Amino acid sequence: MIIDMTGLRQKLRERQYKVTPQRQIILQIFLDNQDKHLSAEDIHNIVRDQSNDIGLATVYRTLELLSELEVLQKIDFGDGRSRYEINETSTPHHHHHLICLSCGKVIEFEEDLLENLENSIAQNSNFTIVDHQVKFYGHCQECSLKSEH
Amino acid sequence: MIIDMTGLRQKLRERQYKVTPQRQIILQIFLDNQDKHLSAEDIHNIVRDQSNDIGLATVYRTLELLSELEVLQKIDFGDGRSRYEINETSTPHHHHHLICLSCGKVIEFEEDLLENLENSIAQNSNFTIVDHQVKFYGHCQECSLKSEH
DNA sequence: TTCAATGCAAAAACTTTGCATCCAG
DNA sequence: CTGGATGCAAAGTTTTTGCATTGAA
Repeated sequence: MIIDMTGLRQKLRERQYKVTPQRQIILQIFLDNQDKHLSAEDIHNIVRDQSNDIGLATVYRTLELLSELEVLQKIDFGDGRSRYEINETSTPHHHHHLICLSCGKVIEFEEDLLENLENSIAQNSNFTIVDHQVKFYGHCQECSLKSEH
Repeated sequence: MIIDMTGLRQKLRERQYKVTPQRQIILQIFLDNQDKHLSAEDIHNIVRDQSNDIGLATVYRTLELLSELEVLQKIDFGDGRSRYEINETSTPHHHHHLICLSCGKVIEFEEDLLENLENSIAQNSNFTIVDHQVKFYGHCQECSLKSEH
């Protein structure tokens, strides 16, 4: 379960933030690109392509706000910029990332097994865990095949 | 098992890189600070404190090289800069990080359970996994206590 | 001796901030 | 109307790059 436009408006009002066109446009872009991991610049470009210009500073501020509202999740893939995707951590089905060290491609996978691990760590560490992020690094099938000559 | 100075010299020679004082000084800093997650600036400051100045550009280039050699591992804790620690992924005992969302403190924990997960993912995804990185987000004991009023 | 490595400064890349203007409530 | 939101430009941070000089092999 991910948030929809109505949900966004509600969250914003609840916390006395204003429902602006910019904020809705940016959420819509994430809804239209759920398989992607968009950076601030990506968003800015997509908005421009829709001839719906939004200042880059506003894009950054909106991404930060939406992350704070837990509408988006910030991820780092080591490419020097922050990327975001729609948050679904409140769901039992987390998804995580396989990152190809050869071509940089990011593949998603679902898994639930980590819940157990989370519980056992919480018990042993006096740490209240609210979220986790897992990245696996390796080589995707294409790249593996290529390097076999 | 982590690398030592002799191991570094060997790795460098193997790949025809030169064994320079700068590279050895930087590895030594990681050996002396195994519990820390050092950024380029941290390294630069530590070196200065030892009145052993190294140019910041060289620090960056060395961190990149040592990561490529798998002597170091690059980590991102979301604080806007890259951090590094000695790589021990070739060991059966990976360690991972608990990141406190309240105070930013990073706590380490050991675990082996992820090996199974890695295997099952590899089978289901045609992905050859060579490493993984796990981060748990939550609240440390201190911060949890504080917020209970 | 020779070419990789270093140091410095300049540049690049990403993100944040100040401030005047705008507009959602 | 009014204060929060936006846009723009300027500034801040982190990281990379060009080039002359140095030094490991």
